[in-house]
Amino acid sequence: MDISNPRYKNQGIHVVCTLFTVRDGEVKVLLVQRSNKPYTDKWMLPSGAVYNDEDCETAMKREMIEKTGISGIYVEQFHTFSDPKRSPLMRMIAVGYIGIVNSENIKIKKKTEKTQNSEWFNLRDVPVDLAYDHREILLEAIETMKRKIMKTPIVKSLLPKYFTLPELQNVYEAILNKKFDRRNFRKKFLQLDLIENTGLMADVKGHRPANLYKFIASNEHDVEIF
Amino acid sequence: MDISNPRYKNQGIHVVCTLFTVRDGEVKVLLVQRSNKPYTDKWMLPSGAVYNDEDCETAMKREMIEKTGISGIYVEQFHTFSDPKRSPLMRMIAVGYIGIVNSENIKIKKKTEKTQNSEWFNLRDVPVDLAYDHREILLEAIETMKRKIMKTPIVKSLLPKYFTLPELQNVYEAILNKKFDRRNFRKKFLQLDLIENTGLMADVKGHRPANLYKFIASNEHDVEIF
DNA sequence: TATATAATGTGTATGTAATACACAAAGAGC
DNA sequence: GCTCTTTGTGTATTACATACACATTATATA
Repeated sequence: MDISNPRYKNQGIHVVCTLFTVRDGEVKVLLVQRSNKPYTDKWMLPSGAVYNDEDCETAMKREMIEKTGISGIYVEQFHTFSDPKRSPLMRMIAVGYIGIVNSENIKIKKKTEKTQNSEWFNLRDVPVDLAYDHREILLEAIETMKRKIMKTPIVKSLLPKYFTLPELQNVYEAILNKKFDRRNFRKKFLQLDLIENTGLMADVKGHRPANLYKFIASNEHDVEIF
Repeated sequence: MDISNPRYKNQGIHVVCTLFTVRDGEVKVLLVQRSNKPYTDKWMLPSGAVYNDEDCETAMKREMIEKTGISGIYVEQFHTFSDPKRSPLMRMIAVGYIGIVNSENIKIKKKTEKTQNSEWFNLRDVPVDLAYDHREILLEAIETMKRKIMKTPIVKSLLPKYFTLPELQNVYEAILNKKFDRRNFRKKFLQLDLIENTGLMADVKGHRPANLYKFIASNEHDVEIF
């Protein structure tokens, strides 16, 4: 590649992460609010430039730590966005990732060098005018997540170590926006041999406590779930 | 993005296409042989740089025409490769596409500005030392293609307008490297309502001729096939 | 302490799709 | 007209998906 040719020069590479969590039976996505131009004050998906000496997944994880303080998330690349007009300043492609995390014990950074705020948004509360093409990216990420959750046990990254079957079912219902019959859900999930009953009981008040389950450690391969 | 920062400068964006076809019951992939450094004389997947003013899919199609003469192929993005060491000269990411084409009536360019040869390779005959990380890209492309062919009717791009059910079955068997029972294959495929019998007969000698089918025009949506 | 409340846990019957399997029919060549 | 080669077809069995209702466990309160 002849880098003296101006048609190739100064192309930027960004990574962008759509990080999902489920709380109170609702799917949420993490957005940050910009401080700088362009799109000052607009909300966006956490994203940032990739350095010359790192791969995109490394950049993604570094960026998430810098902008949100979140580390150790499960991420998966899903699509690269390359419309030459997607950024107003210069040519900039974005390698898109979906991430999924258990947000219970996570504190997110509110303010960083380039952001003035960060927040978990219910999907229906996401502002329509996200910065750049992030609305389009978010919509594709949601579709990808729905497909993923049906084909692979990624919910593992979303749940605490011990969880109840009703909690598990709530996660599926929230992400797929669809109800399941309790008996059929349990039957199907248990026969996948992904989780096992710990014998422990959830600590709740006011009604019958549920059994606590955990994922079976050995099982790392993909399984068709729904 | 501060482009005066040397950590961002001069990053290149490439597209790379793994183009599949099926002939004589064998899956084949299109490779081109390099003329220039680095990797002089090595075989590689057709690939090239993305201009500042085009998106990756456009670049992909332009590149395929320039390097192979093939136009109008069905392509789909599957993964972006970004190891900073994947190219020895400079930082260069590659946006990977799979393509699928009916190669029957296609003439491929043998020699171009940067290539000295091009050829359809049976998968088992692909040289082990492809240029760059193209072996890795090819392996991922094969996996993606297997998944795709089971979930979407992309074989449509691979077959002539009229085809027989045995031909269709051969394509699936070649790509998935797996045999199907004829009766069950036909039953399953026909009940998807993707193809219809034209009433015409294939023109063969020496045995019973097969019925010719065609894809039903209306049906453009994805369907789970296997 | 008896009763109401709110959630969890469980089994069976029915329909639908996947699989396994064998023989007749069509055309070409001799 | 006999052989060869490949196409075309139906049924029985099994596994999986779906639909559906009542008893159990704990807390709260009357």
